[in-house]
Amino acid sequence: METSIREVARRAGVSVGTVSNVLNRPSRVAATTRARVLAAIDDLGFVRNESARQLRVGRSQTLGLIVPDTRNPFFTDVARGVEDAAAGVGLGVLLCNSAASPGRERRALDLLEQQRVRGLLITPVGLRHDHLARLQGRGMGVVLLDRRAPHHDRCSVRVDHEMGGDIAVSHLIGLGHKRFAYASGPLDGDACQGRHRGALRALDRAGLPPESLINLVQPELSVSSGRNVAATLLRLDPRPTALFCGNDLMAVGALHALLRAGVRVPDDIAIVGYDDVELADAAAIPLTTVRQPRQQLGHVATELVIEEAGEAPGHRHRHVPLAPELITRDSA
Amino acid sequence: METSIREVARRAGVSVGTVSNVLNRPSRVAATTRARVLAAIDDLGFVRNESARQLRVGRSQTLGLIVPDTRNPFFTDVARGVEDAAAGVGLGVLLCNSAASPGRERRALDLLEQQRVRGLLITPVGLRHDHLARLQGRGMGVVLLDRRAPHHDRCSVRVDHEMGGDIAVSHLIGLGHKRFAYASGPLDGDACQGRHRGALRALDRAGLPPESLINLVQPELSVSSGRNVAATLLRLDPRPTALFCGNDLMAVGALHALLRAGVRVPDDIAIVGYDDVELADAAAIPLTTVRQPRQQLGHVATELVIEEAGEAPGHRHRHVPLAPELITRDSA
DNA sequence: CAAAGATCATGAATCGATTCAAGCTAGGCT
DNA sequence: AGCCTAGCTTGAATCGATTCATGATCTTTG
Repeated sequence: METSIREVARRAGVSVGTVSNVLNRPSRVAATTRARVLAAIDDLGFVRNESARQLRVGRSQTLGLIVPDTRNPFFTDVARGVEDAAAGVGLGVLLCNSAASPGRERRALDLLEQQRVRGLLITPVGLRHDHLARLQGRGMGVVLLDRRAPHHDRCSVRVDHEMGGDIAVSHLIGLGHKRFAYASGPLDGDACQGRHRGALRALDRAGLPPESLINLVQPELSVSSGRNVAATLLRLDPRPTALFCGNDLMAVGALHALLRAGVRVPDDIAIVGYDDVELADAAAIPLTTVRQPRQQLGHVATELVIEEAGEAPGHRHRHVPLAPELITRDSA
Repeated sequence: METSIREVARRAGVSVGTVSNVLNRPSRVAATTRARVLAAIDDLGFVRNESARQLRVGRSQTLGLIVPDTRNPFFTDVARGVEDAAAGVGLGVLLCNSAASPGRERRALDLLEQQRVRGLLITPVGLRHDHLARLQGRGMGVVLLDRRAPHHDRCSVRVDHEMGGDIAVSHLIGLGHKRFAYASGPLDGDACQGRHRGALRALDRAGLPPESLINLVQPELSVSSGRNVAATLLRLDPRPTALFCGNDLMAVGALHALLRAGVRVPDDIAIVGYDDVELADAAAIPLTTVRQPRQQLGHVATELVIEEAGEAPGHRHRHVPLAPELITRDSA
């Protein structure tokens, strides 16, 4: 049927055990024998059957990664970090897209479980926590991405949203602004609220009252929401002189709408975005924004999951917060 | 060790064959037995070992997808199309990133081959064609993405670049323009040259001479290249009144630089981009652009690879070109 | 020179799910 | 009663790589 280790052995005139040793512990095989086996492998075009190997050794050489949106640059960068870190220790990555649907998430999880992946990196969208606990019970490492584990029963890695809000508003304060607006997205996740708390913290530290920041909550983090924010801003009196946005899409929407209305940026209104997407640098006025260490997030999470899945004795679950960074361009 | 089909069988008081039947051909098992087995599966938290299954049946339930850049929205959308189409027929997708490096591509390929994936979808970056032919010889389906197979020995799916250039320039001609510029990217792939040919075809059909289109070749398809194009354009006399760009990044760079120089868009200069990235709609003047059917590309490619990998008798290799679409916004 | 190591090679047993020829049972038919 | 069929169930054989106790050969050493 398929060219197996057995035929390689026959062709090289050795036993299957020797062929296996050439593949896995080459140093235990005499040089001449090894050469003969390698030649046979080449002649026959033999490729090791990973299923058989996995069946025997009991676990796979892969990690599973489930993200809620493969098209979101945030997660593609995280995935990149995971891939690099995994490749560094000889592991592959099975990338699944839950598309923010609990049904697809569930199916992806089943798939990964059937494949016996060593560890799971996931941004859960509709998952009962006892389900994840069950997986951990079977020795599969589990790390939460961009979420914080509710108790200390699991590792998690997340960017520190509060710090992000803090550095953005601190920057604006440093430029001399006194009246601020915050364009928030939906309040369901912790991201927008955390940034809000950080913004207030920065004001407090500078001795400014909380009322100096107007909170404009929008139903979504989109360009058109940004345009709406601009419209609202134009009607305010006194008008804020600094705008901090929940993400770059909103910031760019607001920026372009303000420019069209004749507002000068950053002179009349300064703007800070969030995420540092490609868009930010391409805006009419290149956008000052907060960059999240996305690739690093994937990297750190991968190290944690490998530590947890391995038999590393002293593993303690922990939450790792990562620090975002201000990217200063022209808009503030 | 691991809860296997054997323990499920013991617990339900049936044979392993029956458990396997419940899993794979439920209709062959009496309803009461089936219920008993399912209960046992549930009690024990049994999850089928995919490696063992694969080893036995000889082939996996997955397709392999190798793209040169996981962060490029083009490929994330293609991947989305592949995932959806594959999920529709019960297949999983192993997504690999070659990062445009032949070494990584090679390693990804080995991984997929070891996993015995049923088919391979790939945008090759440094692959000898006989290598792919070898895979096909083993019964693995192979389909080229966004590339054209040089001979008729393989299936391929690609967006028709020539048509894209044609519809973009035809649109500009329809608006009454007579003097054009084409901002091309590097000429290594076929994409930018194809679009150029399409542009010339449109001119020819409208009875305009080829000299009415100035070709500005740039070293990369980036925002800053777009700014350079704008600078060049401003020095030209007579100045073209219509600009067609190799992609949206360039178009946006040019657009914003022109606006800043006081040029009115689309009145003084009309602009058409290419790709319809998120950016296009977010530009200061929302960008008219050419959208490639990216998800559909993945979908069609998946159907082809499944057809080729299955024992469908009448499979003929073919090249499928897909038609791009003009998205009209404000810039032209 | 004999004994003790050191170095390699061997091949049967094993992992867990699937398959399929063979066996069993209940019910229908003559 | 005897025979047949349809419907279920059984369990040994199988897929291919790994493992490890065992054996074979060669080297070193007292």
